Amino acid sequence: MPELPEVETVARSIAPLVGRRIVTAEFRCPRILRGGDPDQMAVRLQGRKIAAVKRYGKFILVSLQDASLKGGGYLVIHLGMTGRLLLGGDPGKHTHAILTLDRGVLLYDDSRQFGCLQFSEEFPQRVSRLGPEPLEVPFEDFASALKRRKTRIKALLLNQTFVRGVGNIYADEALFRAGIHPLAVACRLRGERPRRLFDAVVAVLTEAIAAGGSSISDYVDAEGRKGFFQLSHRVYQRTGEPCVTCQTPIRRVLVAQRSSHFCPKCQKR
DNA sequence: ATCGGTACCTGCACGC
DNA sequence: TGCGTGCAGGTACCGA
Repeated sequence: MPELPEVETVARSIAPLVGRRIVTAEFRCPRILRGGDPDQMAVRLQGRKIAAVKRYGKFILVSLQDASLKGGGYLVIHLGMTGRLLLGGDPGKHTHAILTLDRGVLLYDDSRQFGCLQFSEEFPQRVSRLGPEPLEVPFEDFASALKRRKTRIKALLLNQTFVRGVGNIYADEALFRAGIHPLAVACRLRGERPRRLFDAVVAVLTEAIAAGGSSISDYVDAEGRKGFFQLSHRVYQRTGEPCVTCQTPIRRVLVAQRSSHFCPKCQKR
C-alpha cells in the first residue's frame, strides 16, 4: 500500500503525537525489528518523548527526546506492503507493536510483515543512503541522473537511490501521464521526455497527497481514514480496460518483476 | 558499480 | 467445500 503519498498521509496523521511520552512499548514479532530484540527495543524506547515526526521517502522518522535530555534517537518506521500505524483501537492478529503513551496508544499492524521498526541513536544510514525527495529535487539533477542510467525507466523510478518514495502505483501513473513506455531505457530519453516525466512525477505525487493517498485494498491512515486517489488511477490495475485517452485496452507487462500497466498506443519506447 | 532475479510473508480471488 | 495458482503498495541479498 504505502508509497510516498500514503506514508506522507500516515506521518501527518500521527503528527499530533509530538509532545507525548512513551510509557511502555511491547513488540510481539521479532521479525519486524531491526538490530535488537523485542526487550532491548522496549527498554530503549521507554520514557522517551516524541519530539518530531518526519517522512523521508517511504520511511517515517520519529525523533525522540530522552528524559535526561542526554540523548534522543529515532524510531525508524517502514510500512512495507501492508504496514499500518493506528492511533488507538484494539490489537489484532497482525498487531506487532504497541506503544502506550502518556495519553493514547499507537499500534503497528502488518499482515505480511514486510515492514520494520528500528531504533537508532544516530540518523539512520538506511535513510541517509536514499536519493532525493522527488518533490524537492531540481529538474537538472533529475535529468542528469537519468542520463547516467541504462536500466528500464520503470525500474529506475522504483529504485529508492534514484528518487525516494515512488512505488509501483505512482511509477505507472507518472509514466502514463508522460507518455513514456515502462520498458524505455532511462539514458535514451530525449527531447522533452525527461521534462515531461519529471513534471508527471511531481503532479501525480502532489495530487495523490491531496487525496490522502490510494486505498487499494486496506490502506488507511492512523485515524482509519481511506485515501481516494485510487479513483484517479488511469492505468494502475486497469489491465484490459480502455485507455482514458484513446480507448486502447491497457496492457500489463513485468518490469523488474513488478506488474507494469500502460497504454500501448499512448506510451512509446 | 549496476543490473536482474529471488526470497521473504499473509490473504484474497479465481478456476476446477 | 477445498485445493492449487497467481497476485498484491515493499526491500534485501545474491550472483553475473
